[in-house]
Amino acid sequence: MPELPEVETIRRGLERNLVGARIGEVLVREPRLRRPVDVPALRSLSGRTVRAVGRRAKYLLADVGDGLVWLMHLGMSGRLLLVPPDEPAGDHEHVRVEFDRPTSLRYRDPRRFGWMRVGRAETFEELAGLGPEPLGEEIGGEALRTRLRGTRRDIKAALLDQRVIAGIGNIYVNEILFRAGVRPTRRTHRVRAPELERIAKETRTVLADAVERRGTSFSDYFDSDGIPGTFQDVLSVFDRTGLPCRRCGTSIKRRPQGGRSSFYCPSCQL
DNA sequence: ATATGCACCTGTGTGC
DNA sequence: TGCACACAGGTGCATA
Repeated sequence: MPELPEVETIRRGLERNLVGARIGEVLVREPRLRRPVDVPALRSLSGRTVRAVGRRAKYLLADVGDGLVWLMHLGMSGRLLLVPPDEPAGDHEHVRVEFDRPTSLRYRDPRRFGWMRVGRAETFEELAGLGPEPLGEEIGGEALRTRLRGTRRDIKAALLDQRVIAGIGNIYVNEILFRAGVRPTRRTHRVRAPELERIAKETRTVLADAVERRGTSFSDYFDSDGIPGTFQDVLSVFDRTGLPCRRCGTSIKRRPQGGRSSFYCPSCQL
């Protein structure tokens, strides 16, 4: 489900509500996530204090002191919700964490593609190969060109590759390529310098706009307060098959690409 | 190197 | 109403 803007929105909610909170009871109701939960390790969070809540790409990192970090990935359908402690457990609520304040963190994930673990940040090999943060160090067309040198695959596949640039998923890659005027199926080595420059620029603006709108809720994404985002209101192509392009009126097309759906405007994107 | 297919899961929407 | 099937904000692996 969540791409960078949704994860960032959740991060802000957790930061606002949990920094300084001491962790109480940790209850693992269903350890069989994509990667099985190490229950004793997770329970060892109890008694620690949340110092900070960070994000790297689509990963959340809660600093719990002494170099220990609670690392989470939400997969496709993972949700982190802050609710009153007496709130009954909902469907697919796999983990519950209490605090020394009247809020309770619930991890819900129907598909169980998400996972979480506790460890030292420098040992997280999941993070080792990640590309640059799109909203961090300025990624210009030149930087992007360097990172894409030598590859001949579709530009869409390249942008979804978290080693090239980290945090983009299927919604935003489609939106970025629409705004840049490049079809998802264009081979990377055929993307011209000015187009690459536009892709770099639109990557920043699309993701920044989406963070400002607190993510995209087209079916079941909500932030940690249970509030939907609003980026779905301004989507140009994603999930708009057959609808008129907002720029030129041409019918938006959908086609499978690499096992996932690509959406594009046949007139605006070359 | 890269493309494809599949696997991990459950829910939802569609068409018959 | 039931049923079959396609598809869903993500990885990761095995195979060609």
